[in-house]
Amino acid sequence: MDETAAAEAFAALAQETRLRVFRLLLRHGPAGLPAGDIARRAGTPANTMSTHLAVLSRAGLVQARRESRQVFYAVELTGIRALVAFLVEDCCGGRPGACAPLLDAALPLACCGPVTGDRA
Amino acid sequence: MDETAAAEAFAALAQETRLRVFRLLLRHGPAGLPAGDIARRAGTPANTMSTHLAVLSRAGLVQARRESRQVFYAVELTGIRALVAFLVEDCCGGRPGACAPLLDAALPLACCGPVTGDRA
DNA sequence: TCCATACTTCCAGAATGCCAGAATGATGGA
DNA sequence: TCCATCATTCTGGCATTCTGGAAGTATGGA
Repeated sequence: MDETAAAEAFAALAQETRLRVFRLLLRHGPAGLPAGDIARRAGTPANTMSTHLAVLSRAGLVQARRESRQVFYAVELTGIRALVAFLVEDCCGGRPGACAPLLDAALPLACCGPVTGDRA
Repeated sequence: MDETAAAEAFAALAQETRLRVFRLLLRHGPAGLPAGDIARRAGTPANTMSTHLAVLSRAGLVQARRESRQVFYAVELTGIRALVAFLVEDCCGGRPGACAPLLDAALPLACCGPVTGDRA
C-alpha cells in the first residue's frame, strides 16, 4: 500500500453514503449484500449506488461477486487492515510508548474480542 | 464520533499532501513540527500548507499550539483512535471470529509494540 | 515605533466529485 | 425468442475542493 492507494481508500470513505455502506457491509461480514438491497437500505437510486460501490471496490475496500442475477458486495478485510496499518506505521518514529494510548484497547476489542496474538 | 465527523476525517486524509503531512507528524510524536518546516519539507507554499493544516485540524487529526512566533502542529492521538474505532465498530455484527484476521496483529504492533491491555 | 519573521485569510480559476435520468449489458424464466 | 429483473455505464448540470498570489494578522527584536 503506497500513499496514492491509501489516499484513494480514504477518499472512498470520505463520502457519507459510502461510509455508511462500508459499515453496513462490515456488519454483514463475508456474506455481504446484493447491490439492490444496499441501494434500497440507503435510500439511494441504484445507478448512484452502483457508482459508489465501484469506488469502494476500486479502493480495495469491498469485493464483488456475481451470484445468478445479483451482485453481492462484501468487505475486503485485507484492504481495510492494510489501510490502517499504513496509516500508523512508523508512528512516533518507532519509539514504543510515545503514542501507546493510540489504538491499543479500542481497536481489536471493538471488532473481534481479545486478539489471539498470532499473525493474520 | 458520528458519520459526518468520520467522513470529514477521511476527507482530510484523502489528499496526498495532507496524508503525507499527517504521517510525517505521526513520526514526530507529541512534539510536532512548526508549520514552516512542514511546508518546506513538503515543497508546498506556506499558504497552501496552512490551508491543509487547517483541514487536518478541523477534522480533529492534528492539534496546533503557538510557541513564540511559530505554530507547532502535532498529531491528535485521540482523534485518530476514535476514527479507527468508529470505522470497525460492530464489525461482523459483533460476532467474534467472523473477521478475526481483520486488524489484530497488524495494528498495535506496527505502532507501539505489544499492547498493555488496559484502556487508554 | 519600525521592521522582520512566521503564519493565516481572502480570492479566483482550474480541476474534481456528486447525483440521477436515460440507455445499455447480463442473467434466467416462460 | 421474448420478457422481466438486476446491475452498470453514459451523460450533463451542479457543487465542492485544490492551489497559490496578494494582503492581513501575530510576535518579538532593535
